[in-house]
Amino acid sequence: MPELPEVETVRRGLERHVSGRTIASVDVLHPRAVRRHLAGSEDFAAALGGRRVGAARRRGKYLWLPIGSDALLAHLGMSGQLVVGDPGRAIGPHVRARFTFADGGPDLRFVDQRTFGHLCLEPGGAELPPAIRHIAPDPLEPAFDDDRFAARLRARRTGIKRALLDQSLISGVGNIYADEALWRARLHWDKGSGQLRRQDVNRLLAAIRAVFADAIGAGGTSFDSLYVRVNGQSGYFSRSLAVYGRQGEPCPRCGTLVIREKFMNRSAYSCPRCQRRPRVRRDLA
DNA sequence: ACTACGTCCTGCTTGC
DNA sequence: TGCAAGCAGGACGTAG
Repeated sequence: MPELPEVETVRRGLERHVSGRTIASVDVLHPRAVRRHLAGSEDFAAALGGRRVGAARRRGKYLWLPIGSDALLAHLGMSGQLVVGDPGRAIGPHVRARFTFADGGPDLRFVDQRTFGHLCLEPGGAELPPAIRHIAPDPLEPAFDDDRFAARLRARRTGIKRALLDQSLISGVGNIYADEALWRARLHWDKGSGQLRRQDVNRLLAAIRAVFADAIGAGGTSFDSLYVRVNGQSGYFSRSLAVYGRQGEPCPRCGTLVIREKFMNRSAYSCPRCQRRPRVRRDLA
């Protein structure tokens, strides 16, 4: 699933293969892909034709291509890919939008099986698209304020994993890297955010940044063909995951078997020895 | 402002 | 074998 490292990998691919080129035409093949562009598919396509793409940017799991003072904003959802390739190749069943370029070179395709992802044009959004102003900076940005994050996190009355998935508190963390960072920081996912000491927060932030850096270095995580790099190659980080998706396998640190627990109709993976369930119930803390 | 939950979507896996 | 239920889950709208 695309989280910050995967989106950053895609951003780098777009920077290399799309930035600086001029869009010739846009085809929206599924209207749901531009559902957040309220003016509709035709307006979306017409507004982008003939315009030059600037340097790709990213905040958290969102990425955007500046176009003049505007922005083409993208979110990959669960299964979205941005793929660059030979414009003559066959158009597969999950291609939701296609961009051709004035130079006649490789085209750009937004492919998304589960259609949770979307594209939209954000007028005046080159610097920061209005649609994502409510999202907090991600921990790899200079704008991220560790002190502010620590204060807001400790003021919350919820479990720490739930807080990490709240993009208005910290952006870029999803289910996979939340579990991996919590494992690295030796914190249980349901520990009360209000019970964290400042040194716990520091250790957690360091763990998030480290796992992000490792994953970006590996080109992102991929479990299947749903996520691929912008040039079609899969990432290689999945083999480095310590706990996510590995219930019943030994913890890489202590050998205890990794467990999977229900969490928000989803899953939380952890090592029951390295990450002790908090003694005090967080709702009583 | 904060917290929790249901919803959107498709394809693969599991269970009877 | 067939079919239904379960599962994956990011972000948003709504309710409290």
